[in-house]
Amino acid sequence: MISLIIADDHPLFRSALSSALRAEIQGVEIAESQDLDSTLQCLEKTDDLDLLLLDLNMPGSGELYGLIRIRKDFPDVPVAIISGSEDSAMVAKVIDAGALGFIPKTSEPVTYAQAINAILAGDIWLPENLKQAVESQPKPDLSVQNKVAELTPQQYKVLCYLHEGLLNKQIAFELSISEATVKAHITAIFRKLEINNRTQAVLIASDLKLQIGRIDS
Amino acid sequence: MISLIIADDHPLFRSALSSALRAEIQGVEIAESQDLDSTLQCLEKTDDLDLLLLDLNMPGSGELYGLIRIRKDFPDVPVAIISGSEDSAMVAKVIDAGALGFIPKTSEPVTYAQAINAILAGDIWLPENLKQAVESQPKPDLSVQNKVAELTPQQYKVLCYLHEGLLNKQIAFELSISEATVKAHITAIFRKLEINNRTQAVLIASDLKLQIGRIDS
DNA sequence: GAGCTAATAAGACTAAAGTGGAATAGATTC
DNA sequence: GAATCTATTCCACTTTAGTCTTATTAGCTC
Repeated sequence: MISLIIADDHPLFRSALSSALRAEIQGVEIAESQDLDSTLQCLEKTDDLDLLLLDLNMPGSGELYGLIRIRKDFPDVPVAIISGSEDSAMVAKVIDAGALGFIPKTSEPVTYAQAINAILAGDIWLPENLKQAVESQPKPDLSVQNKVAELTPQQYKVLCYLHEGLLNKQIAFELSISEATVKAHITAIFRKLEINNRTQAVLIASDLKLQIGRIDS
Repeated sequence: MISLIIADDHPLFRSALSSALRAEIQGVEIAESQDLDSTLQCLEKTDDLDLLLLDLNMPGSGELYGLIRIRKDFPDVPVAIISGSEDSAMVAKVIDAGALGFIPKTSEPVTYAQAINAILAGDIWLPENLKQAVESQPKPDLSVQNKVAELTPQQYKVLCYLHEGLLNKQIAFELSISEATVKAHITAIFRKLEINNRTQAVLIASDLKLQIGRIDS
């Protein structure tokens, strides 16, 4: 019996992938989640999970943040990324963040099955056309990811708005809190990321492509 | 008679490419330059240039800035990029900035000649393995590049230091000018880029990968 | 020489950013 | 139930950022 979770915010894609995998892989059991919170809940109540198939663009996820959080809270859970884009820099980052594979959403069902089997067998799976490109990417700084993982949800949101170029006053409006609170969060963010001004925070967020989960893709 | 300029800060590479091209292409005339300033000077005194082969990582160049400046001051000069990296996002940006080709430095001499001939014939030349990746890149905002091209050299340096996360005081120290002058430059930068705070400036610089020319590659 | 722009810089001012406590509420621990 | 911890909230205060004005110097154009 193989146990999977499909984490993706698109219901149609979830069910399509789910039934495709049931046809391709015998004796598979599939749970589904649609955002970062529900994925974390799902992970808590699931024992003996064999693989989490994680979309990068989920609400609350913000590209790498979702993976970083999951890797921090459930370091023993195997994770494979399913993604609509094929940015080689991002592929390199998710692999270094601990993902065991990167499967483009446009792949054929057979390819999904091959990738999943390879990962269950202990391999790291990448699409052929990206293997070379990923090798040539510079190694991301893992310590930065660990620091970002320490941020609280509210601090993460503030960091994302920083990344949008908003003023403290505007961030306060977006989150319906006072400007003083935004400042307090920002000071806390600086401490955790070991930096001392917002520009450096923006650069880190930019490098990790952090963003507040939207409803796209 | 075909007239070329090779702009690269690495003397060994220049001479190697120069002699390789002389062997591959008949009746070719090659000039050389080693940084952005000498390239601009070279362009001024050269008439009827057929192609400029431009390295992105030259002193004073800062990835895209060199190309942007050249496209602004010499819009009629055909430019092909030669680069050590093969970042598909950057390839898309240089093409949209008006480059007519992107030749990886690791290419064979025959490939260089093919690329140059294709460009001289009016084509846009890209390496086979990048064509598909470039297509899928989002279109960069051309207007931003035009705005950055309006910056003076000193303003450009200030923008680069902003991008490093430095305070005005620190930038003043680095450039040996007063903090008041730094502020004046920053205000001018905001006007030209049509933004209103330093975070947005950093994001633009980050997107264009602006940087003060180093002696690497 | 008149007019233009880039670069420099000072003073004075407004707005924004950032730091140090400190209070509250919820969860956990003992 | 008391103690502890953390996330969140906020005020008071200092520092930094950014604008406006004015002014000097140098180079370039016509």
